[in-house]
Amino acid sequence: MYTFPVVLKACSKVLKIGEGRQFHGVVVKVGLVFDLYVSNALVHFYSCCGDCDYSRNLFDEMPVRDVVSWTSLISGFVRAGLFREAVMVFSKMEVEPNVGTLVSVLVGCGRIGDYGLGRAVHGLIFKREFEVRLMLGNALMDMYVKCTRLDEAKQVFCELQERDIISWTCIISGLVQCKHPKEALEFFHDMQVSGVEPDKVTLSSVFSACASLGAIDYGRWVHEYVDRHGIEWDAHIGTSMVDMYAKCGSVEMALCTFHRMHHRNVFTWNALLGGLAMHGHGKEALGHFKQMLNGGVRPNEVTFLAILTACCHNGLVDEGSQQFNQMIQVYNLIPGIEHYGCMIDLLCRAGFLDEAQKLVKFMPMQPDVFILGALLSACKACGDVETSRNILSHLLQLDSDDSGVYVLLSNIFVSNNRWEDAAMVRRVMKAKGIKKFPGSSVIEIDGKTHEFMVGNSNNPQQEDVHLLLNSLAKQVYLDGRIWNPVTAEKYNS
DNA sequence: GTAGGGTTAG
Repeated sequence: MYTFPVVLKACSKVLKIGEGRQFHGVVVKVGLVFDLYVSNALVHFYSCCGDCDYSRNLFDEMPVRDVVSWTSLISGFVRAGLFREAVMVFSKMEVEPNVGTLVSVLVGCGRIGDYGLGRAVHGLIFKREFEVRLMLGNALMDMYVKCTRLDEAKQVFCELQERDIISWTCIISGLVQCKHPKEALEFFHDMQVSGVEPDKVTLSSVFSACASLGAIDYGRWVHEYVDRHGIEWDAHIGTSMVDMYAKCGSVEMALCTFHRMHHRNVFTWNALLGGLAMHGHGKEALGHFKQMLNGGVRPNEVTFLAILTACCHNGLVDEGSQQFNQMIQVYNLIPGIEHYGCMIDLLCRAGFLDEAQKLVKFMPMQPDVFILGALLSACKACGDVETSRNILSHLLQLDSDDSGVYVLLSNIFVSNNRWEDAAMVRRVMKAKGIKKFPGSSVIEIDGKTHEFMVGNSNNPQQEDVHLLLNSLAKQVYLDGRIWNPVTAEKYNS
């Protein structure tokens, strides 16, 4: 008699919707008594399937409901990605929650970024004197991470009596997600010292940290670690590895890793296409995109962002426009501001300032700093002071504190002898408290990071660096003259 | 019934 809930549980776990339903039908036919145990399993199964109404009806019709019934519904909704529904059920709960309930609702809070409710749950844990052991502590930490409250996540981590691989992974991935990759690697080091061995989940976050830092030597070491310890490659770890090599500038290794993978999905393709696009391999990106489509992988918004970037970096105006249309008409994807930004940047770089401005007027949202910056760069290239002044008014409406666009604007006015306009821009910057932070870049050689700041002359090879830089600039200028579709005609004929 | 990971314009 109790085989039914056990089988249903198995169906819920691997989400065998058809089989679960069929099984349910058989049991109704046989006339099995729907006691609490059976009903709870059914509620959980249908909520896991995302069948909101049906699972709720079953739940409402139950003559008696215990804490497991409530938790079944909440955790099922969480599994189905119905986080708001899960949180709503929790707020209407009529019995005392237990650890299982709290863990589930914390996941829900994290996924919808409901920091208020997450904190309230933490308060409840404190008030009811629940012991914050591994599972609850890890769930709390992850909730704070997902709500980007790193300090609170770290505090929970510090207060944990014991830490397992999930505790460490939570804090490491949290730091990576919140753009603190250096600190993430420090925690990764502490984790190894503490004797907890990382697994593929931990290591995919570590690859992401390396990608943000451009730490290719560290990334290579992690790659070796994966191979040495026989850690299984899945789509997640493979994708972060491809992304790491791409962001660290090794397109070759990114491609090599990509081809070694057995399980690829749209994320993997996006990492590769983005890497190729970033490094100016536009044709290769388009070629791989074709392969992706032929393989039956459906592109998403991120894919098209990579493709449009590829077109932008290679001056492929027609191709970019076609892909932009295809995105909307063939794949029913709605372009975001970043897609419009890419198209506008593409048009600007190719010298089509008018078309770019038309697109700005056409798009359904206000231009952001990125777009205004692209337009300004185009204005600078063709010395269009009037359009620049126009853009200034947009910029003031945005209330942005990005110094780059203001400096660019000021430079345009200066190079066109519009001293009063330039002074006005500087006054606006001063009034808004916008400061220009010195630029810096970081590279890693033999595992050691070197930072270069603007105006810093501490480097012993300063002169050699400048000599090489000058010759590179010359080369770029010459190549640019041949490449640029607008000027190319002039120089080729 | 209960915790962790990957891709996003410059």
